[in-house]
Amino acid sequence: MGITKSNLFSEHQNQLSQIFKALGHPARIAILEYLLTAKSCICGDIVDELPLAQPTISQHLKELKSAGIIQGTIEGTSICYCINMQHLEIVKVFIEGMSVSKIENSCC
Amino acid sequence: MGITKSNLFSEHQNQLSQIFKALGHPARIAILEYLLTAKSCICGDIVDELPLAQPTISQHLKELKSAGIIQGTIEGTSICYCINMQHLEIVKVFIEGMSVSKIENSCC
DNA sequence: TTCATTTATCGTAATATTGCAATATTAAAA
DNA sequence: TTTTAATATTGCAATATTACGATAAATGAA
Repeated sequence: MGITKSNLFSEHQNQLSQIFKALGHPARIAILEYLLTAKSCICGDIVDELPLAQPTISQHLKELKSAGIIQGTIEGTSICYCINMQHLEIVKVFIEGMSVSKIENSCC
Repeated sequence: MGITKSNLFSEHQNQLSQIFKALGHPARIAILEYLLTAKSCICGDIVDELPLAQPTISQHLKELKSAGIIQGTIEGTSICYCINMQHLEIVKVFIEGMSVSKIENSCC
């Protein structure tokens, strides 16, 4: 099928998995790492930095954006992309919660 | 194409995105949540709990396993699946690192 | 051995993702 | 207005993912 039965799962499960899915590609990790370390957050700089064609980068940026992980602000002719850390809070809570639960509830 | 050019990215970027990818499905999040909260970690109980067919669950378990997120131990006739929190440390570090970097380096 | 139970695998249909060339859009500069 | 530069969109080919029925494999029980 290739179609995810998201109606069968909770809002939280869908929300969380959607963010994880957006993070599930090396190019998108590379984009985020670039945004974190570089002084610039201009789209063109990302295109120059990554070893993929411009339309491909644009598509990856779109996916990160639609998952709420980054946001773009128009800056003259170019666009400045920045990380929306607030939206990643749900992920942080999940991962940190796992560490705790795992200790409390480990059978193997 | 549908094929990821992983050779163009770093080991770290590939490793990280692979784990995120495995977490990018609501059923797999549901499985992990079940393993964290339930006393049981028996495969059959997961199948009973989730609204998907047994072969589908088996496939999702396989993906979590091959990403190193869970591990299975034979327990008589059934199999006990458990979370391998150690393998998720890389994700924890990444997410926590983002919070810090973002504060230090925010332009928007 | 035969049967029942549990989990994995195979095969396949439907759909999604990845990547890019070509092209469109947008807005500043000349 | 025309040109230039920066991004986005379209269209498409190649491949991957999701889901499940049918079936296999493994193991304990009768």
